Amino acid sequence: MTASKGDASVSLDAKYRPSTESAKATFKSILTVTGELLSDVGFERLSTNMVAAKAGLSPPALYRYFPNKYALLAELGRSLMAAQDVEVMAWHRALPAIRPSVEERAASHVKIMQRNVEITRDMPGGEWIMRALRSVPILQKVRLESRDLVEDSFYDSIRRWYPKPSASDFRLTTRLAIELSYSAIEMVVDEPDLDMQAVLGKAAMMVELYFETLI
Amino acid sequence: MTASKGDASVSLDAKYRPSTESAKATFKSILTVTGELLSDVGFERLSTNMVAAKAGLSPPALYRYFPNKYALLAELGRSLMAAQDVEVMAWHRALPAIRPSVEERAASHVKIMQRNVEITRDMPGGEWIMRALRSVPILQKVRLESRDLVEDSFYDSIRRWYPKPSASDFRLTTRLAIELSYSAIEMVVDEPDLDMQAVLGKAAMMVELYFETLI
DNA sequence: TGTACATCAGTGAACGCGCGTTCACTGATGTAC
DNA sequence: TGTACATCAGTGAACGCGCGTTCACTGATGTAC
Repeated sequence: MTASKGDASVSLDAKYRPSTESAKATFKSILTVTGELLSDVGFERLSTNMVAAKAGLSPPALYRYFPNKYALLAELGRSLMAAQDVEVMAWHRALPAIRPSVEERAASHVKIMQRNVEITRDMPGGEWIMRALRSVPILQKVRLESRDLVEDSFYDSIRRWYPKPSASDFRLTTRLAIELSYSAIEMVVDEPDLDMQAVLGKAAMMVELYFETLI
Repeated sequence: MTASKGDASVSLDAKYRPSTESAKATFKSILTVTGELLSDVGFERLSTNMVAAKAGLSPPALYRYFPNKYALLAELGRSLMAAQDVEVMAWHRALPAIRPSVEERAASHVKIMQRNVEITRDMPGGEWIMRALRSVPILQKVRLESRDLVEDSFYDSIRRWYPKPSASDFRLTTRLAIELSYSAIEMVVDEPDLDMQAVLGKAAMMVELYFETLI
């Protein structure tokens, strides 16, 4: 992955947190509108002026809350990642001490993937936010941070089921399992006509059948 | 997937094929430079003026060969997809009539994935071309066309090994298998520090173990 | 083999546009006494 | 409870810039006779 020039100079944090109720509504509507515009035009054609106009604001009003265009995308990205991470890590914590059967694990795996599909679908522009996290250089670290967090959590919570593989090998396995799970999730989000249960069920079985070989 | 506005009005074809040798070199160098710039700045900041300057040309020289910026990306995208498809489909044709063992299939699967990694790495900006194919609305159809082609070919060449599942179910399986394979390929291309053999080996095993359940 | 002409490759200079962003400001709301 | 003042939310108008793209052109190369 090659870093793009000048990344360091761009702040991605929201600049000013609104204090009054009406300002909070403005803040939220800027983000909602951004998500909607992502769905309409993709992030390449998204512009701050466009967002402000659709939110019924003048451009400087937007700059009151966000220092630049990327801060908007980063805020959406962080909130999508956070929403997913919360659910996924709660799922990890709830895993039993003793390893369930392949079928049981796959069923549980499907459930959490399905939940992630819902979360992504419910967020305006969710699929575009996912793409931006991969394709906009300065946003990549937002995604990587979330991924590292989830990987650590997953590793820690299922290592007890598979003590045999070496730490580094098992780490790679959990990493790949997560990457492929998200890939299946993105596939379902991108193509709503697909049979979600079938796709996620197959993906979960692939992963869990592999884990079965580690016993 | 939501289509972006105004897509139809943009032609993606290279406009003028060079005739003389020196013009062919110019044409090629425009594409090479575009790939290099993709690696440096990502496609969001890529501009036609930038490409022309880096190729040592004036902007109108670029427009002699490509009608617009997206035609550049599309040309690169098509050539990456074509290079991959050729290899993958040759692999399909070479598959034996009788189903090999899981291990044999996985080993063969790893080989073709590895070949795709090489192809992508050898093309300047390869990883960014892959991202652009997913993230730039008007390029998505380039990727989808290639994917459909590969799916049909894969389905046709391994259906004989797994006659039991229904056509629609088996189609979904081959589709997911391909999607996850590319996902593993992208993972390796994105992160060159990973142990490629290990990642691809695990991904192949996941897929092939699932196929094993279809017998 | 030399010349006349057609085609091709590429340039210099500029265009209008929308971008991200800022300045100086106004009116509304909240707070202290 | 009323007033004075501070803070907050948002505006109107504009900026410089680089973008994608085009126009009218020049010089180099290829071809016919």
